[in-house]
Amino acid sequence: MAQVLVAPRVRLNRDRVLQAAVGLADQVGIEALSMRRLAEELGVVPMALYKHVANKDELLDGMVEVIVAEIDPPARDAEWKTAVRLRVLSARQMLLRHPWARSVLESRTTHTPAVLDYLESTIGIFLAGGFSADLTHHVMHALGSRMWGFTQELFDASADPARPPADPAVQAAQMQAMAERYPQILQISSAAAHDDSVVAHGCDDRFEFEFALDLLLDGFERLRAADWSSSSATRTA
Amino acid sequence: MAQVLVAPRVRLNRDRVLQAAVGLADQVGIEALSMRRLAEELGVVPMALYKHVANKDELLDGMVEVIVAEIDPPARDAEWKTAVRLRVLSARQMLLRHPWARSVLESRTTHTPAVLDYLESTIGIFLAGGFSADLTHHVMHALGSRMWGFTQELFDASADPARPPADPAVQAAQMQAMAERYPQILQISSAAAHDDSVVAHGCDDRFEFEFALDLLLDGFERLRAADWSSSSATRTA
DNA sequence: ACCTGAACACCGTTCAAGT
DNA sequence: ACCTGAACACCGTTCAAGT
Repeated sequence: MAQVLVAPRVRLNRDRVLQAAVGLADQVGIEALSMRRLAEELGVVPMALYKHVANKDELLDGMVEVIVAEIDPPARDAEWKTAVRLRVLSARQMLLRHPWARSVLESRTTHTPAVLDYLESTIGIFLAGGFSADLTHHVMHALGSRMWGFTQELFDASADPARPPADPAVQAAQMQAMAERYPQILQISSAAAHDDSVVAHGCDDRFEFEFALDLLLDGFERLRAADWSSSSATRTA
Repeated sequence: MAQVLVAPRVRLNRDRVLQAAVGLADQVGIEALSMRRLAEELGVVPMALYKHVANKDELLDGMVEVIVAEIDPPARDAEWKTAVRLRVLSARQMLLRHPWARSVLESRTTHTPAVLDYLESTIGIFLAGGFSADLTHHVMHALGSRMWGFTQELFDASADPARPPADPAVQAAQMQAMAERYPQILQISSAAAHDDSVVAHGCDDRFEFEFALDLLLDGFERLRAADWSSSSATRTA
């Protein structure tokens, strides 16, 4: 009689909170992830969360920790270029699993341990590959967000779902208006349809991503071969 | 007696709302920009704004319109490379005037006319410079957010103000801990101090930005010279 | 045509209290 | 040590009403 129908509620802890937050963001999107909703998901009152994360900002930092730890460690016994490439593409896989990760990574300014670990080991690939500390510094900057497997895309099909209006007549009229006002945009968007099906646009994205990544990696290689250094670089305005 | 002390309130219109929103965001930051606060700034009740913008999303789109229009038009009679470079650096100046612009540009998915105009004229530079539509497509993707004058930076000093703690002893201990846990991060961050003063770190940012930009532009030039096309490109996994 | 007032359904977070 | 309840100061936005 004393033990009623109340479930033997699993004790809350930081990890359970973070895992639940990641899962909830995966399901409902980052804008719908609120402290109140997360608490509800955990069958707990909102204030209970504050014993495990100081505030919402720390929750987001914790979520970043969780997902950054999902990125593969650097490949051992691989050439620097392959190693960086694999790493970045692994980060990209993680990002595809957590669509909200991009905006959260962009917004975070504090460097949590998992983030620092990721940077440290990526830097290690370059240094081990014969890059000077100087060049490695700039090369890391040049990679920028691409290191996390994303870049701000201008024609982001995936971010703009259900674009075409149902009515084909409206669609044709819209196309016509575009062709008149923005002929060059139309020209280049139709030019590179390396994938005919609308369905598999993920492949398209990947092609663009790797195009830019390889362009940068080739550039890095060239600078390294030329013993580039920032002091020898002439800054042309 | 009928005309009381009420100021002859200037009639609200869309442009006045957008200009005020941009100004307010410049002053107080984007996270403090709310419909309610903006209304207060304009001496009006919150609901009055909704006659001129449908909702907050449209307000943000409108703000993007305002600032994108501030970017210089393409330089006439300039080589493609110089023209792109100038354009991107002009976008960067705009971004420095409106620190909130970066996150808002990142979050927008709808393409408003001013944004399309910007894309159209930038594409025009490449096409006029002898780039194929195909290559222009990929090159625009590779530029990505750099086209707006920014990239996600990993060591973003400006986003992380007042980092060093006041106590020099604490600072030294922190440095020591970093050196042990993240030796390579420390190595590369000290390696490329091309500007000795802490004050002018804006120059540092500019150096990194131009380093990556020029690396890309040089890569574009090489592909163009080699008559690169997406169909001839072998996709190595 | 434009602005207002009151209300609704949300937020993150503090504080004092419960077990 | 951990969770709760009530409250505070905010949000964006709808709806019916005013001029």
